[in-house]
Amino acid sequence: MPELPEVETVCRRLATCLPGLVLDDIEIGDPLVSAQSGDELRAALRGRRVVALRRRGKYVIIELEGVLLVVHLRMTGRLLLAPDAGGRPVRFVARFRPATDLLFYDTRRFGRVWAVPAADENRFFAALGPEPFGAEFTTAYLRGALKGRTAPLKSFLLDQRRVAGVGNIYADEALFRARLHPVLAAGAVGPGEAQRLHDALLETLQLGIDHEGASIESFVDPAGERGAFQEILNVYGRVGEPCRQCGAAVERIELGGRGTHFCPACQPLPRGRRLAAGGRAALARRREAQRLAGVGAQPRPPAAPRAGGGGPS
DNA sequence: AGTGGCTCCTGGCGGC
DNA sequence: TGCCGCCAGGAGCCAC
Repeated sequence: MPELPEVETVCRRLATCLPGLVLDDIEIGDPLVSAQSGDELRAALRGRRVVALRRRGKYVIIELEGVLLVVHLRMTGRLLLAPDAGGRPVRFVARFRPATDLLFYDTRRFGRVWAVPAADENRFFAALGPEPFGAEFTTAYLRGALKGRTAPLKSFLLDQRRVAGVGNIYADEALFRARLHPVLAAGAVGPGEAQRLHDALLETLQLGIDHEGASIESFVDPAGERGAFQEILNVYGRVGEPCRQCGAAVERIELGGRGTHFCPACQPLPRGRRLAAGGRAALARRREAQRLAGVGAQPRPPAAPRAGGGGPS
């Protein structure tokens, strides 16, 4: 899933070849990819020169003279500098002069593209929170944003209005690095913990960028290269595997409809901490699932009908 | 206003 | 072997 580090990787790769080229044509292969028609996109973009490549949150911004070609990869979107489609359906193609085609593939068809007048950039991104690496994203900002929130910490991190660019993988990894449990109520995070979370977010995202992203599903950069961050993940996608720090089995719960991975030993939930309502429910669901699966139960105790020990609740 | 559930979409996988 | 049903999840929408 392309998040900030993957999108940054895409932008850096495109920045080596697109600036200076002139957009010659746009072809829409899947109407779902844009609310704007092919004609509208062409009218807005054709004949304009690429000035720069930028990123805002998880959005790729191809900055042309006076207008932005904005792409969101969502789940499975891929921008490739490829000579041909290789048989896969192409959602859109941007053709540049001289002789450079940028192809957009997207298996699940969630990805979107927009032509945005440069003057409307702020309005277009108005709902996005600060950039993690921007001057605005300080520990003080994070403390203020967390204050009073009752949602789980994990859900808070996924909310693009609070901080832009964090997705499921980097949220789980940052919480592990900060040694914070994902079901803690966001507003219950103390000042020292907010500092840890702030630092952990930046370190985790930077590590992702350094490794050119995580190639978990289908992510590859525009040259078709895979990232390497998936090789050093601490918790994401490692359910049941030993924590790299302490050896405890990594656990998984579902929070806000998203798979959430954590180490129960490195990210403990001290008694008395305020949990998010959704977090409590998630932990209860996991306990129930474990009970049904017989996890933790000793190999079939003969006839002893549910002796109370460590029982439900 | 904040929270959380539902929806979109399809390849891949587990189960029967 | 083949088919069915479920799962993954970013972000927008909606109900409470």
